[in-house]
Amino acid sequence: MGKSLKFNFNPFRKGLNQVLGKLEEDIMNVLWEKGESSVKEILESFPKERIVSYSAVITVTNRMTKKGLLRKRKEKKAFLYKPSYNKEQFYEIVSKAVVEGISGLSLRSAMVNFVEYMSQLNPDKIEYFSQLIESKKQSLNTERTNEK
Amino acid sequence: MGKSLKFNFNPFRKGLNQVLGKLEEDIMNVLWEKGESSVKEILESFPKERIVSYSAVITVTNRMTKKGLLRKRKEKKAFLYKPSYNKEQFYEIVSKAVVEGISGLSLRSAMVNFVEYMSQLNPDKIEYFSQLIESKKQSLNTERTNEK
DNA sequence: TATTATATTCTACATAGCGTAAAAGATGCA
DNA sequence: TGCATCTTTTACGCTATGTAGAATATAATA
Repeated sequence: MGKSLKFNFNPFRKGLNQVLGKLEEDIMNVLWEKGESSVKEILESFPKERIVSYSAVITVTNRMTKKGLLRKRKEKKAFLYKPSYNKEQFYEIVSKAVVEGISGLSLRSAMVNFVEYMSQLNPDKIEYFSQLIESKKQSLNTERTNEK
Repeated sequence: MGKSLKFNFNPFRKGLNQVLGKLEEDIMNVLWEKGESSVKEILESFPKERIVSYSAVITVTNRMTKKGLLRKRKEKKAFLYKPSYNKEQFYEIVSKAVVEGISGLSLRSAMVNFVEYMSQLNPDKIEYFSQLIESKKQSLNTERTNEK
């Protein structure tokens, strides 16, 4: 079994950096874009401003592998790394854990803040959400009706 | 201005421990229950099994004060500590930050997982939530109508 | 006031995650 | 065989958290 990916969530950072360190994030992004890559290739994909040593990248890719974020396999001389999850899957995993976590803390608060956030962001979002819920209600009712 | 309370969220822990360390959590709970207290009183409120030194508690209450979680004031010989926020306020602050954070990562995922979580937890929650949304839609429409 | 009890501050060590990199060791190809 | 390349090992920095001893301050009181 794959050890199910533990992480912390920092709501005050941006994007993937909410869940990953900065270097981890940069590496992840390269791997999602370029696909399976060697450390050398990862380094080459970094912008010239991004100065970091070969061994720093290796250390981090290995830590990420240990954490279950990456898989590595040997190809000739060097190891190739690839993400265990694609971007969508990863976001989904993070989202699920965080949403369940925060709902467990206070479902009421979570509800209120979701609605509040959406309505401030863009009133149209609410419509989408509203429909999501209605269809869920629908399917739940169907289930109930078909029971026994 | 109060420096606006930064924290990490660990979705794989329970309750307040998602946001606070274990000792921090224990201290917070004492202070919310007993109200403003000295370190001595905090220690006395711990169950006998909870063995921790006076100075450990002091160190942590001071760190919590620095972080903005507690206020301290001198009363005679000793300092008294009290929470900057009551339990409800604190949960609200955490909830808001986390909900906004995770929504920022992927609103769609967040919404889907939220609805999914609720419906598995208790289908009745959905009804309440649905109403929350409807009333929000309502008030948004009212605002729009009253504009200009 | 001098002593004693109590509280605080200072300092420090441990663990854990993340960033970073030098040094040493392994590997494969010319 | 020897060099170029890649990995492993080791280690230090920083931040957060738990923990506590030692030194210092403070207040009460004998």
